[in-house]
Amino acid sequence: MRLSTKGRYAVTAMLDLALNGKNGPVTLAEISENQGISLSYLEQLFAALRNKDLVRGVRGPGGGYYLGKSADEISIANIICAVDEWVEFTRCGGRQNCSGGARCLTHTLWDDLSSEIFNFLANISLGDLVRRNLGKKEEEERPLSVVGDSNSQAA
Amino acid sequence: MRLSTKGRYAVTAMLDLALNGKNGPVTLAEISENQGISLSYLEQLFAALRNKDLVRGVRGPGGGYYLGKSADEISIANIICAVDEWVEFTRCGGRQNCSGGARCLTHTLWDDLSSEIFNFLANISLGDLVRRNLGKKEEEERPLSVVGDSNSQAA
DNA sequence: TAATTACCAAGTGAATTACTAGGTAATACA
DNA sequence: TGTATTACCTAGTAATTCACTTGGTAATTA
Repeated sequence: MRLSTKGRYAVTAMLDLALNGKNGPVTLAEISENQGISLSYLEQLFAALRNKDLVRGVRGPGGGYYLGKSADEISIANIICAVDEWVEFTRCGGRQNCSGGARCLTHTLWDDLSSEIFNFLANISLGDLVRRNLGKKEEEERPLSVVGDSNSQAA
Repeated sequence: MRLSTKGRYAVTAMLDLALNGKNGPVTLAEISENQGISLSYLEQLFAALRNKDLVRGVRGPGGGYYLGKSADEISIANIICAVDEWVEFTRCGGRQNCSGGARCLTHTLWDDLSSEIFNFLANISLGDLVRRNLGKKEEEERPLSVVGDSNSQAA
């Protein structure tokens, strides 16, 4: 699975939409302001999100974007797939002449990893993130319990 | 964690080295031939691997590359970190002015994912892959049991 | 001394990223 | 009806990365 900053931008923008879209549509100009992403780049991202029905645009004054479905029905994987396409790590579908060699071994490895990442992201919805944020606001400034092991440089 | 084709090339090359390096050093020319990677690109990758002591070069006729340590001591994460650098998904180390907003929420998400991927790859060694290959060779042409759920397009 | 190998530096076309510029189309409101 | 506001669309661009090519130098073997 492709994991680029582009996908991160899209997730961030969608989360902004989920958090601020309770009382009407959110304009790209607002998201641009909030998240520091250029308006035109957002337009491109949202064109892709619209194609997958993850958002719904409303034109004219007072317009903007709504989520295309409920936040609980939108997984992070959905969002990333929409903007990044789903690039297969391996290109031989097992059929090629690389069986048994180092090449196909890494193919299997990458397939497994790809599933791992996908499952992780498919099991987290926008709704989950929103609730995580509410929890954070409730406990005021106290930090969330985060993953303990820092994965800094394996030197 | 950065997951590019570059890292995949490196893993593939290292695996080739582990599989064929039993009876002496393996030349980059051989790996280039086996894996279809250009010689000079391999040289660049191996310069990075050498810096992390993952491989050891021997010059002159009959020279080539050895693994820098035993295959069991080299994790896939080690290899990828060597050639891809470890790019943090988040840039604010938690300290920035994005706490509570959509931006920091996705930061936490990406940190978690990063750990997930790292742990997956850190728990697989080159030795594991080699043994997986031997197992494959033993059962001749019968395919390995692979991950069941295909993660093809979430449409 | 010559061949072979690692090792090193610079440059390149293609792709991607994040962005700018410059539009058109639909809608709300005066 | 006209104007502002928003989404929507197309093209182009500087910076970066990828995978590679070119053209070397350094160490070792025979």
